[in-house]
Amino acid sequence: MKIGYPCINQRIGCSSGRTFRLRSYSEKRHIETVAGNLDCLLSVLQFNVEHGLLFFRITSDLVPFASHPICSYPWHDVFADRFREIGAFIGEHRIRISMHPDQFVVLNAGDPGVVVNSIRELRYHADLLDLMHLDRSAKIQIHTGGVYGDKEQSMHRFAGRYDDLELPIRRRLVVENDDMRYTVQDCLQLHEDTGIPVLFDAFHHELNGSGEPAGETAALCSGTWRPDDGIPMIDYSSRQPLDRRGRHAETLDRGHFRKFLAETMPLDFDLMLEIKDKEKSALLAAEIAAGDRRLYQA
DNA sequence: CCCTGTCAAGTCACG
DNA sequence: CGTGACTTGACAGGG
Repeated sequence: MKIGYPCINQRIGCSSGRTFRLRSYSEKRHIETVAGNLDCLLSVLQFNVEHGLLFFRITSDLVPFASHPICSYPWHDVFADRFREIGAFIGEHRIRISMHPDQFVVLNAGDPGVVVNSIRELRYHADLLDLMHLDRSAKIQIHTGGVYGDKEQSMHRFAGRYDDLELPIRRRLVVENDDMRYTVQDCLQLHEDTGIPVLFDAFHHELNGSGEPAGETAALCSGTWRPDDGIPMIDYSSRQPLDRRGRHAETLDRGHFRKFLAETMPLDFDLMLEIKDKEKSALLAAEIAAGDRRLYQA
């Protein structure tokens, strides 16, 4: 099990997702921003290796506006060497990588323009991982999308669009249950229809499931990953006490986390901690998991 | 320096 | 119909 956190390291004082307003766009500004983001990404990955955190989600803002028409210079070529160096570091230290495009990627949208933009955005994510020469275990996780008043038809539309995707995208894409609309059961159905691996989000499942036990549900999702997809990924969080429904915890809830570990114990997976204080909780979780798993193996 | 309106993009719930 | 939430606030202009 590798443990990780998404996008931002709060300790080392740089951001790999710096951006700027579209109206401030210039090629010079863009190149400077991306160069800074890549430097920071490597620093964060170095920190992670030094601290035993070998799973990381790369921010979608690494290359701002990458799928926007305004970004028309060949950034792939400009930064090819840098991407390769970072990818080599990732490979050398066996770091697991994920990316999570934001809510604007809606593969099953009714509006063809939204679908075109979504595929452009997915192509950017796939290009980035390809430029780093990562194998297909580096994943891009998305949600199913909208329901539009007819879930069955909307799932069917997702399946058709997935089947039609170009291979560099399709080989990396995994689908994750969300907290409002598409449950794990829905995602498992999509796997049946298309073969897409299912990324289990334990927190979303608590909010948007029928009480199926986490361990069994995680095992079902694990069965959807092929060997060259890498070992399954799972997203974990708990609810921020007293806060609104879907709010992620500010810091790791030890009791909740140990219960989750116990429930899923026989399974191997890479665990993404979607907790607000980032590497702080990831470090704590790694410590707890190491202890509990040692206990389990004894 | 601090404050805050606004930011490329979609969907849906809520009031 | 307008606003806020989402996985993640933070840029940029004005005071």
